[in-house]
Amino acid sequence: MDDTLLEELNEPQIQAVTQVTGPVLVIAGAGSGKTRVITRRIAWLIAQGIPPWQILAITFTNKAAGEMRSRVSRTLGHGWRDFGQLIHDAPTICTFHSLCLRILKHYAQSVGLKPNFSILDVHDQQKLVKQAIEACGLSSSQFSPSQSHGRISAAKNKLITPEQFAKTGGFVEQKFAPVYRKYQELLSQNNAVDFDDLLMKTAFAFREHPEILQELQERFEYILIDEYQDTNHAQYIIAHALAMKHRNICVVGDPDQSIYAWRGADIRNILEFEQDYPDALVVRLEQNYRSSKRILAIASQLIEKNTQRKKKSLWTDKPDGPRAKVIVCADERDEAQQITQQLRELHDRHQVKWSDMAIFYRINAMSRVMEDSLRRSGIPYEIARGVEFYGRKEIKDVLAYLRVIVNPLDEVSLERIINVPTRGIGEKALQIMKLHCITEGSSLFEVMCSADRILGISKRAANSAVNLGAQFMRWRKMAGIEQGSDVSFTVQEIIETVVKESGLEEHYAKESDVDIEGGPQANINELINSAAEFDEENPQATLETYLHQVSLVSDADHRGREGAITLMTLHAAKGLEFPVVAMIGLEENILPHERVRDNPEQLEEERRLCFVGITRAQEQLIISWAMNRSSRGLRNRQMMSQFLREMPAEHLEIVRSPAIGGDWGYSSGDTEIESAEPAIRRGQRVRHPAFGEGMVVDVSATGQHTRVQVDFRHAGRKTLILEYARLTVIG
DNA sequence: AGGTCGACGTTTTTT
DNA sequence: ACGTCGACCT
Repeated sequence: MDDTLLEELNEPQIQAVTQVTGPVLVIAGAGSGKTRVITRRIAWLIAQGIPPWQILAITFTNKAAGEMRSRVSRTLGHGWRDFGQLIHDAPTICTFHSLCLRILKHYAQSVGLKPNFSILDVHDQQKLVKQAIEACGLSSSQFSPSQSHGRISAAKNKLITPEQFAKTGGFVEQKFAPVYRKYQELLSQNNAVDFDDLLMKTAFAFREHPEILQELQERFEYILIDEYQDTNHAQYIIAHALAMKHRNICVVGDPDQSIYAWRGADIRNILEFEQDYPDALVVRLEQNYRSSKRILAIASQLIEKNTQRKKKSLWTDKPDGPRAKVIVCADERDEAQQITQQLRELHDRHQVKWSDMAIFYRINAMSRVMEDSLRRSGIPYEIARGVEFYGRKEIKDVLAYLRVIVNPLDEVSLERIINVPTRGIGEKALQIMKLHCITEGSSLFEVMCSADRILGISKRAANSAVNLGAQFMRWRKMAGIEQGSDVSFTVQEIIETVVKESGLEEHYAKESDVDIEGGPQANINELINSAAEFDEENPQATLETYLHQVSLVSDADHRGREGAITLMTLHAAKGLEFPVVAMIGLEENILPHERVRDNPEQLEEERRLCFVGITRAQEQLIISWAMNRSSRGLRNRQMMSQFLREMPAEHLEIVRSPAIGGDWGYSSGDTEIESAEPAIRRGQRVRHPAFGEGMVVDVSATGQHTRVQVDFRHAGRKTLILEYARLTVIG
């Protein structure tokens, strides 16, 4: 027996690692060595003689899966390769989505899918939703595509079909159900699925094809699920269906770090695990190995304000550490400067490496000002998941070409690139071709290939279309999809050829004459590089595999550029740790976000988000908030976040930025932090001499005037200048 | 056909 | 401040 696997583990950790059979619930507090436990547990199972391929470990992100995979093989001295197929002899370590993808591909025929289906990204999904709305004769002003998409997504995560949606819902649902149905129809016409379909179709496959489920149940005797607090209903069903036979299911999570309820995560999954498995072994990991005593105290006191919570007390052996610095700033630019200055000092005077620091914010938009400041100051930084790499226009263009090569039925992609670069196939020609599709019952791709036989299309357009079709057929041969080529090309070679022959290369060369860093050309080159890496790691991979893999990765795994500060959203920060953490924008309506104002449950989620941020810090925590902040062009007065008020003052050191000056009407000597509170607040009821009674929806200061937006009970929503409008406060 | 310009509504967090 | 949409110009 290999005792080194239990080295440096505490008592509860050993329990979690060695309880091989039966259900296990591990409540893993922040920084309690969770990843170590999971890795060791997988290694332990294998050391017990369990065949690796019987082990299934599910993580929340691809990045986490990759890390875990390499840690496990390092622990065991193995060099497994995971080719993204269902069948291989390594343990399966992946996300729910990629597990479902593998399952759906493997059983494609029985499930009624062609294995070359496209996976649409959010943007394309919304485009299709919009089409569905229009096809149902509803105005897209009534149902915005993004909102509608959200509704559909939420339904899918709860495994609600369009039919059930119509049956169980109220008036709005009745009206909306056809859109959902139509959307599903469009997806299937495109031979495409969305993210949520991966889960839903898998869950339904288990229900409708017991033989599939049985096969998988027998295969995966040992199941482990990380970040269990963030699983949604579909994932819950999938996990428990798989585990039903052997009941060797180990789930790991922390209810205090549940931050994805907004996308369907159901915290009850973890809270009720013991009811699902009354014989479960429950292990609590409460010793924190990450943060100083002060940081832990701040986090603990904050999270205790949540009422919906299982009590848990984290403790640590670490030293007290310094107090957390709270910087009150004049505005967001000042804030960025203050943070930059603080971090530079840590770097220059205390030799802290840039890569040991991170800056967290609530919303992506807040990174801009911070970036500017860092850039001006010459500090290297890297944004984890900023504008998603695969979301960039030029990248999407290239991928759209590839998707059409693999899946000619993918009209979302075909429409995207049919005239990019412009080749004379305009709106009109496209409309005629689409009409033809309907009358002939054939696909746009087929129609395009024989566009010269359609009346009403200009010679030029028809020629281009036919040529493009022929071009695609050549590429399909090259990719080994169509018969005719006996040489096999790598994904990299295919992409390079397509970029050249499609004219995209020239197209983007024209748009920007120089190779700008982060410009279209540079990005395409980066894509080609990453494809080369993919080829190397997956020697026998096809273009189809490549596309599927790429669809599930939101970011071109920037594996933390060496020597750079990391910037990211609080959500992206989960699971990471840094010696120095700066959290910016601790203001009402930012953190907590304005959209959660009146919802106590969502407010608690925001508090957890704040908790997650704090607990990423090992030694030093810096927090800032700004008295003014501009958003959508308007300058708003900000109030300090209630969360800041909830933190223990004795562990905070409050600093006022010199930029505030003394002329803000607040005594500057105050150690207590005060907020710049306008006289009239959101949510306040007011009366107007002409408009009657209403509720203040928004207050913003621009220049000399304060604008208030008021929702009047009878007169509707009005924007007023506070100084002129004679508003009286009610109550 | 297609490109450009101005208006408009709109922005949380992610697989 | 960003992307989409419609109108107008090349």
